[in-house]
Amino acid sequence: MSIPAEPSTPVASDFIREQVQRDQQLGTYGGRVQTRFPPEPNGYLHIGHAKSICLNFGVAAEFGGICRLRMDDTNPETEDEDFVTGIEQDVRWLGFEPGETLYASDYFETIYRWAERLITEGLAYVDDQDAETISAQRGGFTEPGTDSPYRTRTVEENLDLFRRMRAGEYPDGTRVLRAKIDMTDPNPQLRDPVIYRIRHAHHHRTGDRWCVYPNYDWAHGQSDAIEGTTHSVCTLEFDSHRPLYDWFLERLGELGELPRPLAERPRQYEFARLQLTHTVLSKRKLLHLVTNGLVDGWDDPRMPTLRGLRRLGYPAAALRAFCAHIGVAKVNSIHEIELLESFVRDELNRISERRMVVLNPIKVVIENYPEGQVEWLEAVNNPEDPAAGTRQVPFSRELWLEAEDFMEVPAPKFYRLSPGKEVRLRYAYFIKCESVVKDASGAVAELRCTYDPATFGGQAPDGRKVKTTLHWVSAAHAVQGEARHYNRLFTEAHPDAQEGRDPLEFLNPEARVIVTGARFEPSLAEAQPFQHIQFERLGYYCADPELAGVFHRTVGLRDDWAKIRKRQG
RNA sequence: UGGCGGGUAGUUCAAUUGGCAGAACGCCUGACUUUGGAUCAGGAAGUUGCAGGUUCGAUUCCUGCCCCGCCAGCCA
Repeated sequence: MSIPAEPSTPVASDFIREQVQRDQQLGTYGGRVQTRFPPEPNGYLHIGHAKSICLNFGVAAEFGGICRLRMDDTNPETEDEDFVTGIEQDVRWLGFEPGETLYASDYFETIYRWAERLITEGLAYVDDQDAETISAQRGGFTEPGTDSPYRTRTVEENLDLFRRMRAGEYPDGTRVLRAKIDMTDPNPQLRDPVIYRIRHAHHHRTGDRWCVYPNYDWAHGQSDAIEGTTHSVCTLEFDSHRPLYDWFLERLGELGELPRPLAERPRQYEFARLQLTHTVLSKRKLLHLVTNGLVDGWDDPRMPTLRGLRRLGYPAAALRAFCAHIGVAKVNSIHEIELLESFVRDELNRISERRMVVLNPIKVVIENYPEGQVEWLEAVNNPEDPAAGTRQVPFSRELWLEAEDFMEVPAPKFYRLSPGKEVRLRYAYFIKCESVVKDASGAVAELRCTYDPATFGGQAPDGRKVKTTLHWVSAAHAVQGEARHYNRLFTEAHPDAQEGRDPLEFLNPEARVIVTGARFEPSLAEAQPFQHIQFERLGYYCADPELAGVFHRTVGLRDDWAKIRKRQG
């Protein structure tokens, strides 16, 4: 079972979808469409995988087919059950229903039997050489490979040796099974690739039943065929493996081993993986960040993992919309992270309730407002969604205002508060700054203001206008909290592409900035884990699922004033 | 170096049997506003990698060259 990515957003076509359409019209698979998402459970999913998930599940849904989640768990030394569970969660969070998870390891027996068949047919042999020797014999891009001295072993000897490999008679690395193809093929992938290696390792699902494990090339296409996959979609770097993928399935098909007619065998198609600026998207490098404590874990909001992005506050719908927008092609491309953010803003603008929070507070006393008086004002939860309703916000004589919203000597085009100037407080009144109280060091400590009772609700009966509306929090009612702000994980747009430099050199020490002492309006005390909230005039934030009173800034609002200020220098 | 895959506004993608090169983000300008930040409108932006060829007409077809990516794990 799978559900459409975004029924409302039209999905642009691409070369994969065109192929699927063509196959449906031609009746290649009797109209059947089946894809799969095949992660290796050796880490958590990142946004690059989201592109693949949206593609595979999306294509299946659009063409009335199915998409299966399959663990490519053929390398026991790096894989773990926790990652399986995490991957399942992440796929569901992204909005797709994978159904029962499939495992390549469930096919080990079948694949092993097929390997014996290859041997019987003279299409595979056991090689006793070590990895280094085999590698040296493989040749180079311009030099053909040379045959292994073991290439001409008899079928009987090969079969006996392979069965003993399985029986555990040999230590790791002493023998491998190789496909017998062509050591002179211009494509090194075809130069008798290793398809089984000996690993006396505990597998997270098959336990200690096996000590020989198939390699990717001798497991992936086979798993696809067993499951009935029609379109096996993978990334560009597997392009040179496609002849191998085809070779194996054609041989098995000719031998009558495949569950379906050879004409209906799966076909591999390659697309460009997703790359983003200012981050890294390789499991190896992400694992490094986690294991070396450079981030707090796989779900650290600085991480481009799905769990990290979720905690940061990225809605799954925004990820899906982004993936639909960037399309699928064979060009290697690095997307600007700003593009992703614009999709996040789009979605968050629709769904987030608004609240008032003062991050860097400065005290304001409304001199003519009665001491002890409190007015509960009605505030709109989401102007984009009337159904979100309203809430009550307390107003009183002493307030917190954003320090950045006041300038004693206003810069040009600064329309906020300054001595003698009048502004509107959102949902409340106009206030005017009468005087400034300074501390011993001369810093502004407090603003003395007056309010105009006639401007209740924010309108002046005499028709006078104010240029700006400020957010505020009643000091007596404020809840203290923490905001965590995030900047680019890497200062360099392309940390991976700096000649001779380690990407870690560009790790941004200010990727996370913790802002303490923020004052929240009281309703935020009831924020739910993962709740998306727009702090008015500041940005979109997300309530941490574990840490009470901690909000992650998902993304800031577009800030024209910041641009003006930048231009002013 | 051999093989394979690519090259279209700053960026990422489109362009339906060869028919006026479009969109989004970004950028600039403006409008509006009880979020200066929401929202809306407009604008700039291209020798379609280069050079030839076929054609009335080429991003599209052909040839050569240039540039980028991937491939020489018992990882996936």
